[in-house]
Amino acid sequence: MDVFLETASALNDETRIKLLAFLDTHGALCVCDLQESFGMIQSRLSRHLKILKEGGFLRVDRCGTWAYYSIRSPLDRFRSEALAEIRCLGIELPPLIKLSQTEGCKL
Amino acid sequence: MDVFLETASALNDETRIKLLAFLDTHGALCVCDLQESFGMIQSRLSRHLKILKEGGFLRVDRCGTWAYYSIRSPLDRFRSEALAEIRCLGIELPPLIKLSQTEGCKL
DNA sequence: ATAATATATCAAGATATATTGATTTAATAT
DNA sequence: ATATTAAATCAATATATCTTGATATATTAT
Repeated sequence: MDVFLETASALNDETRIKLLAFLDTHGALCVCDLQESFGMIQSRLSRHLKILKEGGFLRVDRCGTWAYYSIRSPLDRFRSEALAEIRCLGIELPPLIKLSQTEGCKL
Repeated sequence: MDVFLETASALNDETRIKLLAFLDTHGALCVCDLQESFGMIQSRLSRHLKILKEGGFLRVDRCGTWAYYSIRSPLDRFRSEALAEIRCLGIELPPLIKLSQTEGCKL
């Protein structure tokens, strides 16, 4: 019950839906990339990413200082249906501004 | 986007999850039945049922004064996956105390 | 070591959602 | 018409969630 609610409430926020769509489109990105692309401060994105991770949607690959977030694979049925539904929405996404590849760690 | 969020936020409440499981198990019930079974006041249940209806999970059949709520059929893929997930939770449900059949309208 | 960068966490205030009791609407019965 | 019952809505409060700026942790570079 709690686990399901964790997953369900992860879907209950516009920013998080957009983050899922963005990561689904662009693959693994770190917080600084999202920060630039979404124009949101780091702590806000970090918090939302944590909730998406706890909800079972994301995997995190640490690479030194960088944390790369991407859609977890394979997703279970409910989560992948949720993602499919999100794809169908055709959400308008901000342009990707990728800082992480210009310096330091390359995934 | 808004439609999806409406559906997602419908799932973001313990009472509503239980209501879905209860209606899934017992079929069409009206608010007074749920009120007795769940031991919650009518306005609270009415509000949750409205949210579940707006989220696309429920149908309502009016029969005079009574409003019978049941799981909408067919559910689309995301919603039926959500319901399948809820079934898997094996939520402990309160006993069904059905008032609506003892008087007035029979569905 | 110190400095710089990336990320995570915390505490506060702001915002949104849920609950309650009262009121309203609507159908039925007397 | 009046009374009764079922359900929906409203306004106030309680509770939960989000956002922000500050701080903490952790890795890398100098």
